[in-house]
Amino acid sequence: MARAGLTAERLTQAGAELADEVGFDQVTVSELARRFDVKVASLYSHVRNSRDLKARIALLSLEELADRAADALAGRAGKDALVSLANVYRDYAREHPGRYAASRFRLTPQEAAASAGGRHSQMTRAILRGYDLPEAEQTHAVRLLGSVFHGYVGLELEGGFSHSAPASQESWTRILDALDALLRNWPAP
Amino acid sequence: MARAGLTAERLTQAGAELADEVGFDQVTVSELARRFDVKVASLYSHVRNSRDLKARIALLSLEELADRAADALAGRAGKDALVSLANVYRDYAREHPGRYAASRFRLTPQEAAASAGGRHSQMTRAILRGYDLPEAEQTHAVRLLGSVFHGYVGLELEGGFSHSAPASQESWTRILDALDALLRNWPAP
DNA sequence: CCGCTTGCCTAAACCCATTAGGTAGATGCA
DNA sequence: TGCATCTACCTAATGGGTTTAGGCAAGCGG
Repeated sequence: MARAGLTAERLTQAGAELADEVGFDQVTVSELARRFDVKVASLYSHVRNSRDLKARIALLSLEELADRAADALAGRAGKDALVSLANVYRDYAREHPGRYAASRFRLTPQEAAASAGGRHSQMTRAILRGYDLPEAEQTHAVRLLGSVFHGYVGLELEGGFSHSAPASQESWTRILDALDALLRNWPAP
Repeated sequence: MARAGLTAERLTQAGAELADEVGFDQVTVSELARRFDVKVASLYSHVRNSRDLKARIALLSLEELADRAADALAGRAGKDALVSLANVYRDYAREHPGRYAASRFRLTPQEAAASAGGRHSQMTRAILRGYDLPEAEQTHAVRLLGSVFHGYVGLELEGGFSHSAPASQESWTRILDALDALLRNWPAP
């Protein structure tokens, strides 16, 4: 019996690929075992259970996404930064729908604290430096941006915009124009 | 053997309640059978399969949500209408998290066409009548509003805002203020 | 080169989904 | 009211996913 060389990392990586192929909630310990040509029970030495596997994939995706975002943001400010960050989320979701879905997996507070979640909100907040928002309004604006990004990407991924004119790309561009205008003209409390 | 009086409607209704209690993706044919004190196989005379059950719950939820929205919109315009509609979504999600999740279930194109989905976009579009947007921009604005509503509610439901100041309610209010301001000052293409 | 760790296995229990085919309670018609 | 029919619910069986307990051997450390 040759050893397959399983590790939690390889399982997580393969799980992420599987998610992109068949969808995040079709990611199954059994299917993963099949792909490694190994019996199901063997995975349980590396991963606590099915939920643990999914949480690992979620953490991986959040890291990848944060890395891409950091790259995209480097050297940019203002609307340029806003558009770049927004496109990171949208492009990632289109290239890696399973991983994107994973990034929306509900983590425990401990897992969330150890995740790249903090980097994400930091980066969104960084974008606001290019605009002139009162301190007290910044969190609201961060939450708005998060809502629009995840909301739009989610709807687009569910096929919400795919069968009606105008093309989704056009709305996306105009929505980012609008958000930029809004941040430049944020209403007084 | 007394008859339990199963119908697709009663199953759908009970499924919706179950969803609110245990979460939409924990809604299972087996659990439903248990609640009706009936064998699992019996449900298959009324519902095609598990997916069919979930789709029915989704359609039910979309209808309920559209009914509430229509109520809330009656006699309102402008910001008043915007805030009312937004609150319908948010309140529904908080009162009925399982049904809300169900309303995001991916329907087939046929199911979607027969759903209340159309009413929803009509109502969002109706809100824009209180603002002065060029025809060509309306769809973009509708998509933005949909993204913010579903994005915010989704993040809030996942607990994204629950453990950090300021309170979610405050952000929600400010975000609606901001959307109102944006719609009144929509940037030229 | 030998012993111990540990990586992968077999076996088994349990839950959910789904289908085929049976039985008895409800319904309709004379 | 009595009979035939229909159909609502049942039993039984299959197959897939999850998870745990306990075994054997591969390969590393001494």
